[in-house]
Amino acid sequence: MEKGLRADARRNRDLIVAAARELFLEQGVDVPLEEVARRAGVGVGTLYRRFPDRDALLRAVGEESLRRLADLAETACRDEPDAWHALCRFLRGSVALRLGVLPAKLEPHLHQRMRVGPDLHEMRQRVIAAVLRMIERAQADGALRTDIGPGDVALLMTLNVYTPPGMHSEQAMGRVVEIVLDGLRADAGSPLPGTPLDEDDLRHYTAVRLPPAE
Amino acid sequence: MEKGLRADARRNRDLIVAAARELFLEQGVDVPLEEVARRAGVGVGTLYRRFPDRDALLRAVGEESLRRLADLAETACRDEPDAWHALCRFLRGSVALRLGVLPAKLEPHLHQRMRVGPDLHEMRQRVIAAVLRMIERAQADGALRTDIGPGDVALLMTLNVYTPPGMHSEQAMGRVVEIVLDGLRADAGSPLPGTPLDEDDLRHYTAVRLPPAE
DNA sequence: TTTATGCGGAGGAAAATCTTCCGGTTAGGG
DNA sequence: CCCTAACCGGAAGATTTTCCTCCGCATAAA
Repeated sequence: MEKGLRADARRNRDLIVAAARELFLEQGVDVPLEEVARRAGVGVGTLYRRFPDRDALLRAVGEESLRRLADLAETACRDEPDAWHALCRFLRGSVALRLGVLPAKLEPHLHQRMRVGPDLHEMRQRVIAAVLRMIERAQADGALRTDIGPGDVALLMTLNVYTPPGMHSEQAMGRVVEIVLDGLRADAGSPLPGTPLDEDDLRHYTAVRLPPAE
Repeated sequence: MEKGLRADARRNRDLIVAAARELFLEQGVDVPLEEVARRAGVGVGTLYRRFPDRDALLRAVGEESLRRLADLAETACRDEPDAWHALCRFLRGSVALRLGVLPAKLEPHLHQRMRVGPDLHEMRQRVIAAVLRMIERAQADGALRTDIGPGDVALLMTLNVYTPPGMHSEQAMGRVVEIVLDGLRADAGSPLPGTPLDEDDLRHYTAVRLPPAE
């Protein structure tokens, strides 16, 4: 990505994005940019040079998250021969990404302010395609319950519970995810209320529409 | 609760707490208090008179949430003859309370700044007792999987997924909760990783310890 | 060695938020 | 019905937070 930067500049850019990602998760997207700079170990000047405003930074973090998710989906889909296991791996991984905390605040940016290239859209398509394939195969195998749609999976990707400090939260979340996976098995339970959520139900989800040029 | 207030004062107090609860959920606990006042339909002065600082308001909101939760737990436990159904009702209800968004920010207050009476502690006990009873009975009935502890249920109470605007989020959350409930059934699945979380694992959870008087 | 590119962070501008204060209003007892 | 203590609203000044530019120094790359 981002090319034509001197080596140190490139390194700092990545440090900043990583720090921002952490802080957005921990404290919300309103953290002072100075704090981001501090955590990244760079000066504010450096941050402002690379990211003219908060939105630019937000966008970078969003892109990175989505890319990670897309990679995860495709890797799981490709490397795991059994569709059900692929789905498990994907869901465990995406919950670990802690996507749930970001989009609530990212959303308005994605929709309104972001003038965004086709990259994001493409990554989104990659995720959808992979998830769809996993779902269909797993349902054909009789492993995944049939009243589940891609929209449901997308929802579950952002699964989140509050884990109090002091508790080993990764372990706790691990248990929760497994419970959910058990709830997704074909033999799991009574039919769900409503109808399976499909991609259209998530039209607005991390939606990347090119905003009308102003 | 709060007694000795003139009727209008009392009414305003409640309006403020309700507004604060909404806004804390929507925008985080850092919302300007002026905005809380506006939504409550009162002047800032009124808010400050009743709640000297943000912490006081936070505390009030926390108390109310916990009380609702306690009521829910006891009602479910009492009114529902079948333990499994009681648990379902409780979990559906507590997720609807959207507890998950609050405590992350409430926590430091509960721990460090809040000089809190025994009421909170007592309400917490009420929740624990009711949950414990539901769990034990449901497990004895062979309805609830046995590798689940009260701590797990407490975690699940705060269940949360990101629902994009435009989607009917209540319906979506409803599906998620049912999936989780299916995952909790005795016949659900493979054993969970780790050991059942008990109350001690949640010692810090909405923990109400009298802070050392300063 | 040279130089274009990048760095840090001090500090003034701007914005957001807090908190007080007081003239006017209202509930509710007598 | 009337009186008064209790309460209300919100303007305005104080304070804190956050932004973001600017420039002298450092360093990667050729």
